[in-house]
Amino acid sequence: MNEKFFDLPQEKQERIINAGFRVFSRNSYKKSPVQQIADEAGISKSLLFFYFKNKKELFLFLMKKVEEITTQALLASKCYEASNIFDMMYLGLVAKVGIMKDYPDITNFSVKAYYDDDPDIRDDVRKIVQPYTKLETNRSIPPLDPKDFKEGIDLRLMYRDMYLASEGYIWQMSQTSVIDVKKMMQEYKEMIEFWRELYARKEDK
Amino acid sequence: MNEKFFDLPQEKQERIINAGFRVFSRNSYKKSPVQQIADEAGISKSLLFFYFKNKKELFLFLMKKVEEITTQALLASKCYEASNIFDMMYLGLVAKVGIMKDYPDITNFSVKAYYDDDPDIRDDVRKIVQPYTKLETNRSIPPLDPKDFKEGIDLRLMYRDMYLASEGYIWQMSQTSVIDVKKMMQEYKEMIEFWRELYARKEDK
DNA sequence: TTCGTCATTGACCGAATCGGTTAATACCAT
DNA sequence: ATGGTATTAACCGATTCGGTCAATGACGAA
Repeated sequence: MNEKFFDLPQEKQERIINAGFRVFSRNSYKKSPVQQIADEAGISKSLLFFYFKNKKELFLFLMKKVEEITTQALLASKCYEASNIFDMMYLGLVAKVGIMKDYPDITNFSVKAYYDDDPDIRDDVRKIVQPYTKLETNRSIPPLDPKDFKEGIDLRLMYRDMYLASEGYIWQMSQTSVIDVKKMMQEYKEMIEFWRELYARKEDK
Repeated sequence: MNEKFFDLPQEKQERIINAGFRVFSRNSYKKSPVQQIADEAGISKSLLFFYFKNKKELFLFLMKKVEEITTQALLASKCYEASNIFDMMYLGLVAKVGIMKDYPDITNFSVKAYYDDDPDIRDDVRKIVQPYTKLETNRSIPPLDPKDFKEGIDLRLMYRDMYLASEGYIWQMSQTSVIDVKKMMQEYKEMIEFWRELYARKEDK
């Protein structure tokens, strides 16, 4: 790709990236017209082909961009440093919501890209995504210390409950065109505190 | 449309319907080729145009089919007759999973169709979907009697928790190509019993 | 076998759309 | 004006699209 792309003002870069996410998330790779991406980005198709030598290069660039954006946001959220599962989940989802505010179609794009089996891109997508899926720590249960929680609680099911509800949250958000971030955040915060009250062992010093 | 479609053997009808769900769920209306639907259904494009006079008629037929399938399955599941919220949610999701076993792409199809804003179909889709969204009872909280649940539980948040987790379940299922119905059902059953133990007031006669 | 009926298809059409190229233009500092 | 850079309109050959229609196949009645 043409390195001059990175010299563009940040706002223009993001406009192009978001247009790519949007168009590729609504159609398969093959059926996504470069023309439409250019239109939604407010530039000409020719210019897009000036920065990216062809459709495939643009697509794979967007794939790598997803990884970059998410890992960076999760790191910045400090969710991995949280002292308990509730704070960890909250910080994690706040980070994801923040991402979706800036890149509304990033979730649908990555899901779509992952399951696209077009021979033109399939292998390259696997190659990019592989290291990312290996550290998929969310689905499997993280190490939890029983003494942090009320007695008689099945920690496996507790975590599954919270994980699935969080997934449901993100899914709902990804389906609505206009995202009310403030409200979503507030509602999830409520949810977390509800769980904390429900599951966590009360501290008595 | 040609009424002879309904004279076809059930299996062939479903093959065509599923092919339609599948193709339309992977691309926008305009970018979904009728040819591909015919291929996946194992018939010729000409025959498809014999039963449905054009692409739009086929699409709108599928839209109505979604409504028919879901309302019928939910009614048959007797989830509305359940005596408590836990059984109700369980029966409701069992019904939805059953649908997805027969029509794996129905969820993605209906979501996609709902948000497609192609002027060719937009207005007709709204017209079909409108009465269906009005009785959207799941998102809003159903009437719950506090004396059925443990004290101190915020019933609003309790329901939101269960609703979101169920959504997360369905979303996960709709994303995986091969659906292990048995396992999914079993896991959700576990989840329900976990909630019942957690939320429901113990009966002492 | 022959005929007639009806389901089904291959071949075809004009129009539209695709990814990609290129020569020309707009813009701007000197 | 000049030169260089960012950006585009116009264009290309190839492909794909929705839709049509004459031809084919299957099959039972005669």
